[in-house]
Amino acid sequence: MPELPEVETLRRSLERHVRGDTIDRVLVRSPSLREPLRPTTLRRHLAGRRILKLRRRAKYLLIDVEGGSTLAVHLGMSGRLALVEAERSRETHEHVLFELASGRQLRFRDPRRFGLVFALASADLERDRHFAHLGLEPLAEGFDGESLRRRARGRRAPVKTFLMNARVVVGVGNIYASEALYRAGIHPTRGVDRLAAQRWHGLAGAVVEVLEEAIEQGGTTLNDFADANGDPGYFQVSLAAYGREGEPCGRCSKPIRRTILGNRSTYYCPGCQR
DNA sequence: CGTAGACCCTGCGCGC
DNA sequence: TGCGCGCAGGGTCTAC
Repeated sequence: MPELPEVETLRRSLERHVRGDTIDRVLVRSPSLREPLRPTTLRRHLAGRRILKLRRRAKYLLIDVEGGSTLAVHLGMSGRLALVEAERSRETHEHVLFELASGRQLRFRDPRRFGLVFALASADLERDRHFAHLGLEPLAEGFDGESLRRRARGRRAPVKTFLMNARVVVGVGNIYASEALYRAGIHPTRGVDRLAAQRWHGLAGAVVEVLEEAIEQGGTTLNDFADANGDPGYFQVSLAAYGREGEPCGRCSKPIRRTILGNRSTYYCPGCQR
């Protein structure tokens, strides 16, 4: 699923269509996600409330409703949100359905069930355990090489593992960690204690670039919710390293390699990443 | 404290 | 055609 660019694209696309609509009912079909769904809590916060605004924090989509409550959705690996007419036939793995006053439903579907759907008081968000320990937002003010380098102090982890640690920086998943390191010319296994200040700047810049370009591509290539199927789908972005094992590097022509780091596939160029 | 590894769950594509 | 295997873009928990 979805890394940050996909969640951000989802937010922008969905907001246009649901802002001002009201959540009439919350239907929980199967409560077992990564954390059990809590139907009564969802209803208490959401039922009868008008949708005010959609936000994003890390990879969480946040839907603010009237009365000071927020619906939080994390898509995990395989989660999707679809906006469909209420009559549309149900699909497998549709765990939660939000009935809107407009006659449409917002449906959360997640075959692998690594996702999360919960509601809370908006004012408690920053203190909530899901958000309290999150690190830097890479697309916000204050994210740069220096802030990354400071957080690396005293650590020796491979730089890719470090980048994917949500307590350090959020939203950089397995694909964009490989992509950013490729772009910055940094070898994924390099220890964070062996990166000069200059290279931290290059890395931070690369992270911002790959995320922003992906959001831009998502915005142009993705079907909007206005289409017949109501599902924004996942989008294909042009990736330089990820998934390209054996293909020639675009810069130096050496074959891209795949290795495993922290249980995750990692792609890099042995020629131009040091 | 930081790090490595197992684990959660279902579906898909591949080779045999 | 059917089966077993490896793999998948999320995060958390445990042992060291």
